[in-house]
Amino acid sequence: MLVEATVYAKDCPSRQLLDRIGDTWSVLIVALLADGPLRYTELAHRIPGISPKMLTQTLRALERDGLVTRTVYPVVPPRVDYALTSLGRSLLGLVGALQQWAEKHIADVVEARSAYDARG
Amino acid sequence: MLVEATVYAKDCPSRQLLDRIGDTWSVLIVALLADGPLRYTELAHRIPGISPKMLTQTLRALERDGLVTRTVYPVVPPRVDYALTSLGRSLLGLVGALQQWAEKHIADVVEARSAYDARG
DNA sequence: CAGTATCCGTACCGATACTG
DNA sequence: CAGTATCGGTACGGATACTG
Repeated sequence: MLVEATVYAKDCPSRQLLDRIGDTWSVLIVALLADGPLRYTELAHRIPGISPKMLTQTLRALERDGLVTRTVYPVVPPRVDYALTSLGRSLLGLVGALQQWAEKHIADVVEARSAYDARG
Repeated sequence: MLVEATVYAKDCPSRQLLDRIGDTWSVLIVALLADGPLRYTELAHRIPGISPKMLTQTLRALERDGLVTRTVYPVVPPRVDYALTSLGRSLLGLVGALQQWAEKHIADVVEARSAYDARG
């Protein structure tokens, strides 16, 4: 299969997409921005436990990938809005599919785990 | 302090699903098993660069989550088959959706990246 | 407010050698 | 064949202090 020549290579874009999707914070942020732009601290408050370092890092990565825009308003105090691009919005379907699968099957997974752990 | 009953809690099942999906090897293995069961070394050969450690570790995790079955045949030399469960097969739709998004939009992402890097 | 800078532990991961 | 065991690097992520 030719697929092997692509997905399995570390430098393949599709591989990097998987890494991005797999990144916890990225998916959460995209989901949070679904309803409209949010400011830095608004995001921080909605993602308990994220450090400023990771928030900035993730936002920069999303911006670099063209999924999110960063808009700086030259006011005091500073105001920076983050919003999904159309490319970013195109990811919402995928995120929704993920959520739906989770809602539908998570119970089975949890059950499978305890069964597995019970056996040792 | 309120405990978040959502995706944002580390111990939330949906969060762990994301971790699993995000895991490179997991998704690849599920995709490879789509066409039928494979043996340990068959998987190893189709995933260039994976170490026995990671292959075993990932397979065990998939088995624990009820996504994959591990069947040992008491023969010499040993034969072990890995196959998707129905729960595992239910993930194939998601994997397909991921592939489709990638095929459709990866070019945009790559372009966004070089534009971003060009600006600094 | 919206970040940067720094330090530091750890958990992951690859490589390798060995076994039933 | 199908793994297990062990070691070691490293990169990731958390906590914290500081800044324009």
